[in-house]
This record gives sequence, C-alpha cells and structure tokens, in this order.
Amino acid sequence: MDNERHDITKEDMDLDEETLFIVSQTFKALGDPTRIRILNLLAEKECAVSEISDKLHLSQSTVSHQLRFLKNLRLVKFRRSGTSIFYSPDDQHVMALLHQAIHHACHD
Amino acid sequence: MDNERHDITKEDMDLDEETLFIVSQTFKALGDPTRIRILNLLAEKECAVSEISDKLHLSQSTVSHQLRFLKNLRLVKFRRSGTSIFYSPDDQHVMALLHQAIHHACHD
DNA sequence: GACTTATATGAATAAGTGTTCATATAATAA
DNA sequence: TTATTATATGAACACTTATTCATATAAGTC
Repeated sequence: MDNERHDITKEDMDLDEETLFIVSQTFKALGDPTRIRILNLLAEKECAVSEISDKLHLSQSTVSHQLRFLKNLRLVKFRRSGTSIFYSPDDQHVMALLHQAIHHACHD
Repeated sequence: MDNERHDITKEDMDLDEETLFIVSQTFKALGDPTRIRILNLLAEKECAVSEISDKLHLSQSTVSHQLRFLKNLRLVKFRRSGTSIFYSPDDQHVMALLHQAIHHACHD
C-alpha cells in the first residue's frame, strides 16, 4: 500500500473535462439497482447470462442490455464456453467503490 | 482502522431493497458532472451559493436546484450568514467515494 | 415602509435511461 | 441441414432528469 502523505494533487483542483466524464460515467454505471445487483452477483462468482437472469429474476434481454452497458465501460469481461458466455468483474477499483458503498449503507 | 478478516457478511448476499435503494441513490447523486463539480469545490472549502455559481460558471438556479438535491440526500449541510447561505459536505463516506473515483480516473 | 441582494422554487422543456417485445446471431447437436 | 439453446440487438415506450425561465421568499439596508 501507498502511505505517502496526500499533498496538493490534480484532484484538488478544478476537474478537467475528461476526468469529469470518466468519474460521472463510472458513478452512473453504479447508479442503477439492476446493475448493482448484477455486479454484486458477479463479485461472488463468474456467471453466465442465463444464470444472472435466473438468480436475479430479470429477463434475459434486460440482463444482456445491462451487460453490454457494463462491458462498454470495461467494468466486466467475458469468455465464451460453448453457447454460454460467462461474465466477471473487470475493474477492481469500481468494485471496491461498490463494496464500500454497500458496506456503509448496511452499517450506518 | 479495522483490520479484522472479511468474512461472510450482509453485503455478500442478495441485497435487500433498502440497501439497494440507498446505494443506487448515492451513486446517482455522484453520477452527474455538475454535482461532482459542486462537491469537489465544497471539499476544498465551504461556499455560498453565489460563490459556487461564479467559480463553476453555472446559473444560480442550477446550483440551487442541485444543492437541494444534495441536501435532500444529506450529502451537504448549510448555515445562514446574512443573506448568504454557506454549504459544506456532510457525508464523509460519500466524499471518500468521490475522491477515490477522481484519484483513479486521474491516475489510470 | 421601499429597495437591494442572495437564495429557493415551480413549471416547462429537452435529453437521457431502463425495460419490453420481437427478432437476429452464434454455437452445438442430431 | 435443421433444430435447439444461449445470447445480443434494435425499436418503441414510459419514465426520469438537468437546465432554463420566471417568480417567490428572506435578510439586510436606507
């Protein structure tokens, strides 16, 4: 871990357009209950689309649309196995944000 | 700090409705560029509405609307001083999430 | 009181978003 | 090839959201 003192750095200034875009996109991704549930499930274990559908009681189409959303932001990755496609988290930073938020929501 | 091993806890299971609502609301609040800029500014120093307007080049109405949004979620607090109203952050957990996200966006 | 300054608010509008339905694609099995 | 299973996709729709404009409220000053 990095223990250096936190001095004046980029994030203390006005945010540039690109940073602002990335940050807001990231939080938007986490701002939907369905996507939160999907990511929280994938955090436990890699899942096929149909598995997500079944466990979360969501339509296949809804899951597929949301996975595309998460895939576009590189928040999940996938691998093919036969006719199934297995998804798993692909951004540990974002997953850490999610877990922190859940933890705080549960305990405060 | 809490160094205990992370065992099976609530956040590893299916999320209950309330937790899901709180978490998604929190992330939605952080999912808008204007609100991110406002919170990032307030992180530096307590500001009056007009000060936020000026520094971020936003209309007074826009700032006021967004501050109401943040106030409703208890993400900011305020104090009156004459005709001015000074706002400041009121949720260190959420501010921590924001700073983490900015930090990651800047460095990755 | 009247006037100014600072902030809040409601309505309207334009843009964005999540789900559903129908259908397409892709891999496999027979 | 045809049939089956799993997943992806596009269009439509209802719903939400961020901003603007006009106006209201509230505190301070004269």
